[in-house]
Amino acid sequence: MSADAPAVARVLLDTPLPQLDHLFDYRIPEELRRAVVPGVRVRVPLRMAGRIADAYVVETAATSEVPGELSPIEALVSEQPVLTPEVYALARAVADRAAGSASDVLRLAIPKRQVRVEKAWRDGRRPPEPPGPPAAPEVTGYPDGVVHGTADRVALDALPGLAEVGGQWIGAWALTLAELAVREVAEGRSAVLVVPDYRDQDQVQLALDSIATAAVVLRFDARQSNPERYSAFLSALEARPCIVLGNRSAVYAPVHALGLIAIWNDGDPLLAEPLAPYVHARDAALVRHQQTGCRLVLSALSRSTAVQRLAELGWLRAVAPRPLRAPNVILTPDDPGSPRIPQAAWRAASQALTEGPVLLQVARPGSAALDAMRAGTPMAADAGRTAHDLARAFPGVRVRISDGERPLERVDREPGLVIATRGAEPIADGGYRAVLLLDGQRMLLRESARVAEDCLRWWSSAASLAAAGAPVHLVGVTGPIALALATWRQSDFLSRELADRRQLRFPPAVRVATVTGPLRLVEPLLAEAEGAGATVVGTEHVEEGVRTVLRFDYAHGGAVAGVLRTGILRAASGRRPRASSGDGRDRRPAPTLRVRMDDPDAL
DNA sequence: AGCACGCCGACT
DNA sequence: GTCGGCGTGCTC
Repeated sequence: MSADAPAVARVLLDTPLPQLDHLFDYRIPEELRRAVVPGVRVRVPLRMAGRIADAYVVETAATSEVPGELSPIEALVSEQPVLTPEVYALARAVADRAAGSASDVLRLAIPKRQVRVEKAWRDGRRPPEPPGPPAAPEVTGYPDGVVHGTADRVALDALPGLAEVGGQWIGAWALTLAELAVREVAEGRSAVLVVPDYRDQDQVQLALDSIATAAVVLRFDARQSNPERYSAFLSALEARPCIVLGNRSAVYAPVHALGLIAIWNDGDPLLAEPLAPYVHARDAALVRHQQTGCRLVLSALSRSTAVQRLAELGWLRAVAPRPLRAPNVILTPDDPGSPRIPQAAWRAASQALTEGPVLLQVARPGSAALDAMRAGTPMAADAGRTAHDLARAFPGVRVRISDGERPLERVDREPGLVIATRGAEPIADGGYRAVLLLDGQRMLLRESARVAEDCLRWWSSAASLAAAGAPVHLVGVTGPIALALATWRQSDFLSRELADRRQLRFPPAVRVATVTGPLRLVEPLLAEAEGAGATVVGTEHVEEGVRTVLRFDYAHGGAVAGVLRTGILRAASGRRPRASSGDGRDRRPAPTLRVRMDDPDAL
């Protein structure tokens, strides 16, 4: 008998139903009392619903406050705890902030169980641990101790340019992230590095390969197989410091003794979670920082306006490289009525082509043009046209194309033209001898509230791939945004941009939420949201009924989220739409009320 | 979700 | 009288 073992388990059901998004008490049967500990997965009966549900044990207790007799836990899924108290608290707070369910957050945080992986792990078949702890490297490129000083929260202006590690060239920013992470492990704490995509991950990985040989490095990667992901997840749970390198969901990694979360390029849309409750990795990191006191580093060549806001508030401490070796940006006007590439840029490109590779950044093209170009029959459009023009102007020069569908990761030092769509620029060994940013005006025409911020980020990234001193021509763009790039003072522009948004009361100066559903459900909620401090910006008719945009100050975020959550609950358990379809078949009623906090497409 | 409970219309 | 429609509420 286990007289002292707790008899009650408080569990979080693994279901997206908002009505069930709270802890439920279950009796732990005698035979499970040793194995049911916080964090394990169990199966529990939901009697009213007449079914068995998956659940996570959040805590155990001797007694329950719930009136009546408790149902017993039906089965233990596994003895392996997978939900740490820290990650549960994070999921709860993140869900509350987003008016969503904790279990939706946990679906991002905890990978699917893999029985074979778990068995192998339990039987001791694990990857070997490095000897560790590593020595703490200096953080190169910044004043001594400034990045890794006492600062809790840093807006880190990234080092422009490239670095060579182990014979491979990577963005210098990636080495900085690796150095910060290894320093953390050297001090006995874990680091979580969050980057937008696998190309960024590969760069940080190369840096870690060269300096973190004595640290445990784990990848949390969308491209991993389920067993690989689960294996890395189990490894993160071990009681020793590690470095987790991954995509947006890595921000929830259950590492031991979290010391640092660093996010690279938080303006990249890939860090915005497309699944409910749609929480941006930056926001999740902010919550986790507040809960754990871990250090927070938000690094970019060109800040997001969200980070600019936090820096201006003094909530983030701005740190810049010193000495700054900014790219040599040359503002190059269009030649009126002449070809797409002005003379000055032509000359720079042709001269640079005697020395090495030259990068041409273009707007997102019709992929037909690129396919045709690859097949050797350039079309008169976009990248294809550029390639065609250049092929005529530079006979015999090799032309390579990199776009979102078929990106090149890197190119060698051999002379040649590299035409890349923004975001798909390969890294050139030693850096490009010249960079031409060609479609600036066109990129700025894109329909988006964040277009200027995005363009500055794209241009800064491409400019940063140039060799030291190599010319970077920004073609056909003028005004403050061009000046910001040329002086490499992006935050000057972002500060103006943020001021404009304050004036307009657009995000990130304020927060927004969208509420979508039948008018009868949305309308009463709006009055309550206004009572909580929100303002109705506008309402439009959509298929499901209406879609209303609300805005509110950060200080009212909690109250507004609470009100909207109440509305979701009311809608979920109250009157349901009778799905009367003509074919007589009973159809599932559609979700009745949808709330999305901080919807990037709200305005 | 999925199921029970409960309060009004047509019926062996 | 009661069978069963579906609107409403609950799930430890």
